[in-house]
Amino acid sequence: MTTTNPPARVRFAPSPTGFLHIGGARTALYDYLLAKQTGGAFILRIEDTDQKRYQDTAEQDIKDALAWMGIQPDEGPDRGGPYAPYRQSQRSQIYRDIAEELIEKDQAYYCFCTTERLSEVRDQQQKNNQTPHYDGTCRRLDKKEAVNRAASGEPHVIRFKSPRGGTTTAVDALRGEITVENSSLDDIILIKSTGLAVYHLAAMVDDHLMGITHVFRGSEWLPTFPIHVLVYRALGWDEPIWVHLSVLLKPDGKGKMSKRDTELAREQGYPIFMKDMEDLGYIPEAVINWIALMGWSYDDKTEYFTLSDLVDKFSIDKLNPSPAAINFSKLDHFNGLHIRELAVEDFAKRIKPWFEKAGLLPRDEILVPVAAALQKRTKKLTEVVDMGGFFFHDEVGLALDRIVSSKLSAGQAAEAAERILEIFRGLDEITQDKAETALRELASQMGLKAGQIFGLLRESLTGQKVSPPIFDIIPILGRELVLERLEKAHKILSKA
RNA sequence: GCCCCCAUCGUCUAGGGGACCAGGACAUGACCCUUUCAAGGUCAAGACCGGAGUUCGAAUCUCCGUGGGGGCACCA
Repeated sequence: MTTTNPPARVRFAPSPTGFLHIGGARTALYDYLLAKQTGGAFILRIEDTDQKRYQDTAEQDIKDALAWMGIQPDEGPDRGGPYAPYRQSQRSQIYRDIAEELIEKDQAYYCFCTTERLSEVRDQQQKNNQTPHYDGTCRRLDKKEAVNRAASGEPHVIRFKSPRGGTTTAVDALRGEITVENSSLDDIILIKSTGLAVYHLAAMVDDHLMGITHVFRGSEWLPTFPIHVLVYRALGWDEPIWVHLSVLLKPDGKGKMSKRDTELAREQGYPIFMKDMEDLGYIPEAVINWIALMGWSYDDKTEYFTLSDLVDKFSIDKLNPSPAAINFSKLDHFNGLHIRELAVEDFAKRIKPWFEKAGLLPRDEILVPVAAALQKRTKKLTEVVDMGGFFFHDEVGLALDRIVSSKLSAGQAAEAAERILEIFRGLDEITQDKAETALRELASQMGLKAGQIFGLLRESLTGQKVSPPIFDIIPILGRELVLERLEKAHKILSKA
C-alpha cells in the first residue's frame, strides 16, 4: 500500500428490490477497494425505505453475492457497528427529526397536496410542454398554520425548499463542477405521507451520520445531485467526496440492460445477476477482475488483477466517466486466465461439485490429476463435465461414425485397435516414452496418419472427439481401464 | 418538451498540447506448435463523431453542432 490517504469510510447502500446485478457489484467492489486501500471501513447499508418495491429475499441475495466475491462488510446489518442500525427502515425517527429541523430552519415545509392534485398539475404542465415540477402551492402557506395542520393529523409530506434564484454548483470527482440553474430544481419530497423518508433525505442523513467520506453511486443520480448537495448545505454539514460512476450498457452499447436483455443474456449463458455467476461456471476471481475493468483501468498494459492487486492499485482518478458496454467474451477470457492461475488442488476442489451435479462420482484419488489435465483447457467450470466426465464414467459411449470415416474404414479401425492392444499389452507401464514411437510406427505400417491412430485411441478411451492429451489420460485411467476400454472398442469395431 | 452527463479500433480502454502516421486487451483472420481441443507464441486488420476557433503545434483546451446515455415519482 503506497497511499497516504486517511482511512475512508465507504458504504454500499443497495435497495433490497431484487437481485444484485453486475452494476451494483461493481459499485460495491469500488467501495470495498477504497476502504481497504486506506485502511478504512466498508459498510453495508440497506436502503429499504420503499415498502412497495421491497423484496424480502433481496437482502440475503446481496449479502450472499458480496460473500461470494469475498468482500465482506466491516459494518452492516449482520455485523453491527458503531452507527447501527444499518437498515433504513429502523432509522425512521432520525430522518423525521432532521426533516423537522429543516422546517425550523425554513429549509423545508409541510405539503398537504393530494397525489390526485399533483398528477393533475403534472399533466397540465406536460400538456403545456413545461418540465413537470411541484407548483409551490404549499410553499406559500403560513408556517404556523401549516405546523398546526400537520400536528392535528392532517395527511402531509415534507418538501425541501429549493432556492429560487441563482445557480448551484456541485463537485463530482470525475466530472468536476456541475452547475445548474436553481429554477430547474424541484421542491422534492423528503418525508412521505407514510412518515417514511425518501432516498434524497435518508441517504444524505445516513452518509453524514455514519461518517461516510466517499460516495460512489450510479450516474442516474446526477440529475438530483445538486439537490443532495443543497440538503447537505442546508444542514450545515461537510460534503463527502462524490463519485458518480458511469452506467453499464448492454453489449451492443445501445441503452442500459433491460429486463428483456437480461433474459436474453441468460439464455445465451451470460449472467447479469451475481447469483448466476457460479451456476454458469464463473469464478469470483475472474468476475472481480472483469467488473473492475468496466469503467476503471490501471495503465495501458496491465489487465490481470487479483482482489489484492486491486486494493493496491485502485484509484478514483483512473475511473472513466463514459458509459461502458458489457463485454461478456472478455469475462470468459478472464475466467480462463484466473482458472489457469489456480493451484491444481484448488481447481480440483472447485470442479468436484460439477461432476457430482452430473451424477458422477469423482474418485478422490484421481481428482487432482484429472484437474491437472483439464485446467489448461477450461474457460468455464461448466465445460469440465463434457471434457472430463469420461474419467468417472463406468462405460464410455462409442460413436462409430466418429471413428470410421472415408479415410479410415471399419476394418482398418478394428485392425488398428487390435494392434494397439497388442502394443499396450506388451507394456507393463503405458507411458508416452514407451508407446508413442510404437504407435507412430503402427500408423506408417498401416498407411495411416499418426493422427488417425491417436484419434481412434482417443475415441476408444474417452468416447469423445476432443479430450486432454492421450498420454495425460492414460496414467490417470490406469492400465487396466485402458485395456478394458480398448478391448470394448475393438469388439464393437469388429462387428461393424 | 426541459435538465444533466458522455464521446479514441466492433467492445473495454491508454492518452491529460509536441514522446502518437495513436499503445494494450477481448473478439476476428492467418501462421507456428501439435495426437484432438485448448493453452502458448508470431503476425494482420481495425479508432481519435463533425465543424469552427486557441496555439508555432490538438486525440488532448474552448465553442457550436451531431450522436449516445441518464433523469424529470409520496422508486431508489
